[in-house]
Amino acid sequence: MHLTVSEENYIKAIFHLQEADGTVSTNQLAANIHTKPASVTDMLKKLTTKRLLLYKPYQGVRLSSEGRKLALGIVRKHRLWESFLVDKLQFGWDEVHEVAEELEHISSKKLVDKLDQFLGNPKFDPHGDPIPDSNGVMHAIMQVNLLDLKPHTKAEVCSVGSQSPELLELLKHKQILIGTRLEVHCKFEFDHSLEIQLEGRGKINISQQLAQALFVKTI
Amino acid sequence: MHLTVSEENYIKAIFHLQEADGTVSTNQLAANIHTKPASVTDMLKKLTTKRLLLYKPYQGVRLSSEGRKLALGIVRKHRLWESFLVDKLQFGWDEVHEVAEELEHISSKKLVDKLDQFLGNPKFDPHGDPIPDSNGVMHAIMQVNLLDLKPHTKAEVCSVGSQSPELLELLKHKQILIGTRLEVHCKFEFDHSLEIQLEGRGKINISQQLAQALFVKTI
DNA sequence: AAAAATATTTAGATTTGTCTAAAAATATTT
DNA sequence: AAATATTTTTAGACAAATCTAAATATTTTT
Repeated sequence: MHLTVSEENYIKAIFHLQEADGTVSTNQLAANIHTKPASVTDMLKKLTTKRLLLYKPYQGVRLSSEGRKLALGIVRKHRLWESFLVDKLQFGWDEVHEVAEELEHISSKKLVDKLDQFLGNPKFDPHGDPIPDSNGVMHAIMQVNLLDLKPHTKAEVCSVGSQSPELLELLKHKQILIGTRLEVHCKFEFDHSLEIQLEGRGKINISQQLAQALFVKTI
Repeated sequence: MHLTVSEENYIKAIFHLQEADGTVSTNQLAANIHTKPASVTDMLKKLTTKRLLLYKPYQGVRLSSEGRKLALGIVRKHRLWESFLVDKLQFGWDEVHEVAEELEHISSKKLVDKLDQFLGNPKFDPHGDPIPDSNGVMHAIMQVNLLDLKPHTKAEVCSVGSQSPELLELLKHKQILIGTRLEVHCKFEFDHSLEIQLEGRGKINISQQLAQALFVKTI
């Protein structure tokens, strides 16, 4: 099954949006892909005839099992390329997303599997997101939102909730990255902010908005 | 100046075809790019308005200096990716061309320069072709066709005249690759075949067609 | 230097992915 | 439950890159 770059972008967007909602609306997709709802409808019809989507007009859409398989392949490529850029080419983890958006559409299966091997079959990308294996199996980890962490639990940052430059700028400034270890000291009811202790460093304050964007695993 | 994949393919094809002829005809391009002459004419007009070509209807076409600069950028990417595939991912040198045709269209300048550095700034790709540097400077080497080599001269294979699978199959069978050292023993007038000695191995026969496809530098 | 052959361009159609504007379906408010 | 607002789809248009068929240039042959 050969897909165009545009078709792949729709499949990928639906995959990510349905993680949250189960089913995805036309407007949601249009906003995500920076296109108009009318264009989305056209593409949904096309991908449905290719049996990649389950789509009822006016009722939203989700991936068929075939569509999901393709989406996992694209996500795999995206995350492997991000790992390559950071681990081998010394890119900063906040500057790889755009380039990986291009590289994920390179079609050679052999290339992807050799790249995977070259990188040592990594299980997580530089943002802490899991990398599907060549069969499309993706190992989830027990991760919890920093906001939901109980005080006095030790944890390690393992993923971020978005790739927005604003978020990444703030994390860089606070020197928080994937793997950073911390412990929640106390939580404030007033503004839902946290005081946390960074391992080997001092105490800092984390706003509600920032805590919401950080996922950690307990250690 | 942003180009589509299709535009880049035209620019690259003209670059390679004009190496030989100086100027390139519509039919030549159509054959090379697997498209029809009418489509070529349209694209030539478009690229001319973008000031990348010097084109007079019915008179053939060549690259402007701006076009040449872009072509060198594409060739650079192609050859760096081929080097990556062979040196780092253990691809065979005969199976990288198609994948590199895709990778050469990835646009990030930073990616290319970091890749170059990661590979140790190689000067030649796995086929022995020179890799332009980031300023578009391409270092040629003194290379001569195997057919023109005088008997009893020692030489080293440094490039092949085509990437056809048939040629690559034959070279694989004879275990000739870039870097293989040899010495011409004698030449036969009848069929223009050669008898050569491979360094560290026995004597073999090379047909006129094969010799024509091999370029060597004397050592 | 005509005639014939070949090469190139023009004209008009097609496909893909997008758009705007208007119509239809669904959801929300009063 | 009517009226209003929102969401989604349909209809028709457009740009990019291609095609076929026909017209026009150029080159080669006689």
